[in-house]
Amino acid sequence: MSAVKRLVRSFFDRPTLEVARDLLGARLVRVGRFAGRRLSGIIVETEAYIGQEDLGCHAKAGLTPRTRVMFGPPGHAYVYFTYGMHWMLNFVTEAAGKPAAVLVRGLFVTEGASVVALRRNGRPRKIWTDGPAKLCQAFGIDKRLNGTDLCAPGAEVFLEKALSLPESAVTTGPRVGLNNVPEPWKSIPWRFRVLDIAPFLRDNCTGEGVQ
DNA sequence: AGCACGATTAACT
DNA sequence: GTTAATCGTGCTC
Repeated sequence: MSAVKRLVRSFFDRPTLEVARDLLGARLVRVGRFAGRRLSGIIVETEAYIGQEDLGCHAKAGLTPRTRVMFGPPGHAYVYFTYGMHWMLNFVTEAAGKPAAVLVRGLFVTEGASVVALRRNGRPRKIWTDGPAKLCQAFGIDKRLNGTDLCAPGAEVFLEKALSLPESAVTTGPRVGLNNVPEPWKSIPWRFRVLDIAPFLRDNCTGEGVQ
């Protein structure tokens, strides 16, 4: 076992597009529930939301109770609710006062498969965590984790270095679900995806049921 | 009033 | 196997 490295505050205190790109291949870890089981997954899809001028970003509404966390210091979890039933997990980036964050849209589950299978109601692995609300359901992420300091000891959600992915493994495109957002924000390629994580997975999976 | 979505269903190939 | 359409749900401003 090599030493595990947590992502530190300076990782998040950078331009949001760099953070969104570099989060691909990082490991999202959830602890503190599920009878002490650790859940984790490799991040395979992200989107960047940057500043009040980005009309796809919640911060366009200014500083409100909802967007407060995004205006705060980097390295914190911004968890919000939408569509009457879904939670979304974001990581705050850039210096305090500049509202920006990265939305986590996809994971490959690497620990806690049995817990995730139950939480996802026995659905196929393929659709466990392939959407921002699905991964929150799978990992038990909701408003209780809003504002969590990802860099603090004892955090219930945090990030670890895991895989280093070459540019050839990454693709970009427009963000999802901004149907009524004007250009250029609607089409700006601030979505980052791993084309296929499988070739990069070796000893990064533990726990039952992982091939 | 309007949503940064997901589950389900229906209609394809 | 895939894509397209529908709509529930409750928080936000």
